[in-house]
Amino acid sequence: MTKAEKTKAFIIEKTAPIFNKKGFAGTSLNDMTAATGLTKGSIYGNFANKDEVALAVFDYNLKKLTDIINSDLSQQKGARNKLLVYAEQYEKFLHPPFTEGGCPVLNTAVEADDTHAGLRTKATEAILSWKKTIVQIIEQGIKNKEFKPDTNAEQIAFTMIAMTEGSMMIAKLLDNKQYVTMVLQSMRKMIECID
Amino acid sequence: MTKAEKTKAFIIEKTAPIFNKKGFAGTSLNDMTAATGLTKGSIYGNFANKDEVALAVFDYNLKKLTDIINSDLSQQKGARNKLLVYAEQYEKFLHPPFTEGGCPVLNTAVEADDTHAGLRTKATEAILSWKKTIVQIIEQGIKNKEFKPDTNAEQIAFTMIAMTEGSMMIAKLLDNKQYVTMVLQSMRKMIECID
Amino acid sequence: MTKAEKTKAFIIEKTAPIFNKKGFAGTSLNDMTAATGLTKGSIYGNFANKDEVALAVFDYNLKKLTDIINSDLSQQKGARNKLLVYAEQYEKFLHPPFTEGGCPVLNTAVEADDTHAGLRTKATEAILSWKKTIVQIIEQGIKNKEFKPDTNAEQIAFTMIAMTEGSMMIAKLLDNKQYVTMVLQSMRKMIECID
Amino acid sequence: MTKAEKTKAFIIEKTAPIFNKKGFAGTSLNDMTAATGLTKGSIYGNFANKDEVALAVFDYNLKKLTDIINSDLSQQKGARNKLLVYAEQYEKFLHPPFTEGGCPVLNTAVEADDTHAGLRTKATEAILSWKKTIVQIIEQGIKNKEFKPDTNAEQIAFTMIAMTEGSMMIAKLLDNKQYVTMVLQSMRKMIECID
DNA sequence: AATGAATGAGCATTCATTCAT
DNA sequence: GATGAATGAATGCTCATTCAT
Repeated sequence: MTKAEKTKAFIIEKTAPIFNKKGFAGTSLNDMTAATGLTKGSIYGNFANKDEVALAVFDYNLKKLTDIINSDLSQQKGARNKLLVYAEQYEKFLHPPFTEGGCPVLNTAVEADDTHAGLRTKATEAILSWKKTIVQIIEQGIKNKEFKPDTNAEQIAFTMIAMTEGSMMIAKLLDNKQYVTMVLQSMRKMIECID
Repeated sequence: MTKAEKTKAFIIEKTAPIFNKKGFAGTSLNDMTAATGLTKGSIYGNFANKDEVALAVFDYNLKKLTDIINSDLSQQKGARNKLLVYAEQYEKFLHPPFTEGGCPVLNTAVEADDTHAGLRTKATEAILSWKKTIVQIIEQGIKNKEFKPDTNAEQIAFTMIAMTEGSMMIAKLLDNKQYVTMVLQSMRKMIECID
Repeated sequence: MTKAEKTKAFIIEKTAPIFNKKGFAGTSLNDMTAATGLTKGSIYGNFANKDEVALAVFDYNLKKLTDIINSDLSQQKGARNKLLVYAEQYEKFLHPPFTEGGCPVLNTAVEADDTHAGLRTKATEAILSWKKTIVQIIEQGIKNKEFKPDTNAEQIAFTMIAMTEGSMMIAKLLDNKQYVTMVLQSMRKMIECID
Repeated sequence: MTKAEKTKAFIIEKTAPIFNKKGFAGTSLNDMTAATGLTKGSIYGNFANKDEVALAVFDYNLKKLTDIINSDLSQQKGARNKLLVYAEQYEKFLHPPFTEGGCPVLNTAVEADDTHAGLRTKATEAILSWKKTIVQIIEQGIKNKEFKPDTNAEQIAFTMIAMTEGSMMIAKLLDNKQYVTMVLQSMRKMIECID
């Protein structure tokens, strides 16, 4: 890891919670120098502009989430159990170090959809990849006879994602993780009812 | 309605879609003068500052939603039918004039939770009121014997809200209202399964 | 004259010598606020950007030159005498208030030809208009039988302009107006030799 | 030629057209690294600062011109023929590789006269040396009885230089070398009329 | 009640330059 | 001798806000 790579990683790590809390438009270069202790020149020596930092931060935040999920998924056997990982998992993200600003996919999607094409694309890809993973689990479940062949995989996938993100918004807004727990309870019920 | 009241209403109406699309931080006074054709002085003559406009705009956007929902709710008999209004309703909000920026409650909640206390309070009240309405419908359903006494009203309410807002985010991001339809299908199923 | 028009005129007048001395790239917003005593905000309230000021300054500087020339031209009878005005005139432009940076057409042409399309266009138009005026005088002289019909008007015009601007450059560089005088002596001789 | 000398020469050669086109203020260190493929550190290892590069570039650009002129001068016999070299010569400078930004003496003189003492001195010396050469040719012509003893050598020299530089400015600005040709025609006529 | 004009702090970005490695 | 990485001042420009008229 070269010095430049270390500095880039350092900038990403230190500014990630700020972007996630204040959003892209709400995060200033001054916020970024304050968080890193670096000068503006140094940040621009390592990134072409604020956009590049924000895109790298999104990747970093997303990877943190997916690494944990993928690790947990790999420890489960069976499609239903794998789906249940999502219901178990998201509660974790409301504790430090994950509480800093809530779900980055949600935050980015909501801010960027009308204002920032690059971030919007990133958020879109994240959602579609997330959906794809769930759909593949369900299709595996169909092959395994865990689920009936006519199970609507996409509908379940988008419903799970909507429940997850919707409940994250509520919990963050009301500052009470119990609301996520409640909705995830419904998700578990839904998953268990797939036949 | 005095002249001042008319001008305030005019400012709110014209800037509402901008705030909803660009967010509070992303909307500038210049955007506001461009949208209204008024001068900055005129806007400051009618509102103390940008915050006051944004708060009024939130109320305006929210009222547009709730007026329609309440009207539809009043035309339904029975708790289950009333709950189904929410599943029918939200698809409408993806057509003009409601497409301009997606759900204001979601947008405001996500942007304001870490950055703007006033808007955060407004969004919180909107969510809690929404939840309260649903809970009351369910409690009425329990009284009416439509639903069992041990039905978890809050859980259902928050799940419906999460599904709604989560699917709005997805549909807006992917620019395809079909994704809302899919999730609302799940919501209908859930509502029909309450016993 | 509205307040805005006054302020615009004031900004133009105060920054004109700076643009003429330092050039477009060499003149900073700070130079402009220092020269006017106004804030950056005030300058941007009256002009869209630095380019707009520079373009207006060019027009202002050019008008100063052409007003005097046109006034002197109108007092002369005969084509030859009118042509001689150019030889008499340019010496004047080396005294205050005209010394501040030398000929704006020359300065702008040299800086802008590879770097600033807007200013380049202005300089081009100034040169072509200058040439056109001289050509028209010569054509009038041909009609009046002062000059022979086969006089090459364009060649004389461009030669006069080249002599003028070339000598301005030399005099400015060597800080000695005598060099303009010398070259204009040659110009007079050339004009007197037209038959 | 040491490695350091080679690198210096390389930097000069590659940045020369940029300085000539964009000027001193308009040329950035980034432009220079882009043109050379070297790092800023490398440029600063070979030159004390941007000024030193610009001064060396001026010498380089000037030498390119004078080498050709001197070579052509040495092939002519007689003062008049030598003077005519200047009228023949400058048309050449509008073709590649000389078109890149026009005459460096003119460009430098116009930019530097009010802003950069070092470059101004260089341009001054170039003009004075140019004039001196022409004056010497004319004085030789007087000795040779080609020209009358009272020929005003300095006036002719400055007129030739003014015509040359003025026409270069016009041709560059209007992007048409025909305008140089026209003015040089006048120069030839003037040279042929010296008696 | 509304406007035109101004303010000055703040914005993202680029500058020439330095220096440890 | 050259590089990679940093600096901090300066760049052009926009911000929300104020206030005399």
